[in-house]
Amino acid sequence: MITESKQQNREEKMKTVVERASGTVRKKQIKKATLEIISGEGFKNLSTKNLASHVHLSEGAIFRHFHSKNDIILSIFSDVKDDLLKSLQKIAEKQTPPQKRLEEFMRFHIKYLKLNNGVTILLFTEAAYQNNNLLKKQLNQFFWLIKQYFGKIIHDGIALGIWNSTLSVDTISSLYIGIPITMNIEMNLIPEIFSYDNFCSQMFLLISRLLVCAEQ
Amino acid sequence: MITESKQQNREEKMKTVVERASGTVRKKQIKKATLEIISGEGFKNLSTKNLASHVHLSEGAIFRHFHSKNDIILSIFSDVKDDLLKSLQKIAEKQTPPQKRLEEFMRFHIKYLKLNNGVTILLFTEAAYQNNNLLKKQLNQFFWLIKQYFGKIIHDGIALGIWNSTLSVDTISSLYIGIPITMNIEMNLIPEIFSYDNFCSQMFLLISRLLVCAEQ
DNA sequence: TATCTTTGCAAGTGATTACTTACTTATAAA
DNA sequence: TTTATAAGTAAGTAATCACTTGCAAAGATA
Repeated sequence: MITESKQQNREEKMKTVVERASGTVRKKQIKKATLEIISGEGFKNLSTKNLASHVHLSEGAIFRHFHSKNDIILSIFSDVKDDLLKSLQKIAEKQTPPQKRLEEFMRFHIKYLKLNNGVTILLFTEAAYQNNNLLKKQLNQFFWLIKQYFGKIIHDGIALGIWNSTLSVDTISSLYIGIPITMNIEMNLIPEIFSYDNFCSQMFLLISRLLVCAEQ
Repeated sequence: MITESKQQNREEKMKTVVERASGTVRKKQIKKATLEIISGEGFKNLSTKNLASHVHLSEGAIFRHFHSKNDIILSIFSDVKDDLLKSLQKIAEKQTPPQKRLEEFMRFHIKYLKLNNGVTILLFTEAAYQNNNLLKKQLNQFFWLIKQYFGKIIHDGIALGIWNSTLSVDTISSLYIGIPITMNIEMNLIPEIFSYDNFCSQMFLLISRLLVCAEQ
């Protein structure tokens, strides 16, 4: 009896976000479990059965919230766009000095990927796994946007005469793209050694040096 | 004496052309098909059935030459070590000027990954897919060695007073690692736009500038 | 109270997976 | 020529896959 009322209370608490919320809560749980499995157990263990056990549901219940396994991945993809891309855009479009923006941009980018470790693995592995054109197109747009936002900061710095105007913004942006990816690789391959803060600072230093370099 | 030399000749023929060669030829065919499937059809189509059809054999025949599917991948991994890593090491240990070595190093590295497109995808996807410790360890060693070889060139340049001695060789090596990976991504996502030669030259220019940068 | 929607589960579905088995055939050594 | 071995196949195997179905029950609404 006591247990029952406790359970009721808990359920009523959940209700505060209203009935349908249960669906959205489940969706979040499933997506979270997806990333956990990918970064913790590997992509091949991302079966609907294993996923179900992670969220303490039956396998069939998964399909109440996502109509296919692929839909889960696409939904995560959409989340990354909302969370990461929009934030990077905001930082890039700030009115602060380019150097400050650059550092904030890099720190945010790297921190996000650190906190959401499974995301990078998911995006790349899924695209390579499926070789699906829609996925590749989305992934391409994803990188293109990051390069655009990063490039905006560089452009602004050049316009202000802070950074060297002879550099190819596009190439630096491409070089930049490699940084978070490298971090993710090192973080996964040598987690015991990898230092996030050190990595951030060192890379910011290198990019800064590269930008002012040809001023000499 | 005559019989002995005859036998020797036969054995030499065996090694190069006949019988046993069939096995090694098949192995090469199977590994080639593996990379073709991965870069052309995606990782999920790398089934032993599909693999068999690519080399025009029955599925069972595959297992005459590799005792498991995983063995094929490990064998490819071994090939990459022999082909790419040893070449990069040779270039790094040459007695030519560091600038020249650096360019040769980068060009060779990028060209290899361009010609063997499936390799990068295979290494990363497989490690993320399986989340296997042995694979991760090998992949880590793989990156570590490339960074070591690259770092040797940088060290030599610094020792000769050509490049800035205050730079962190380790961080530049990490930054460098991202370049071939970025290339592979761009090559796969936007193959119609991507220009290999342009990419190589531009990245070499950036790294060169970075190295001399702090001399000012 | 009656009804409707959402959420859940148990028990399936056919398809596909890596790999095996039992047997055949080509080839090269003895 | 005989014999041994490597290379091949057809037809399996059990396991797992993503996903479906039929039904139950909780919760909100009326």
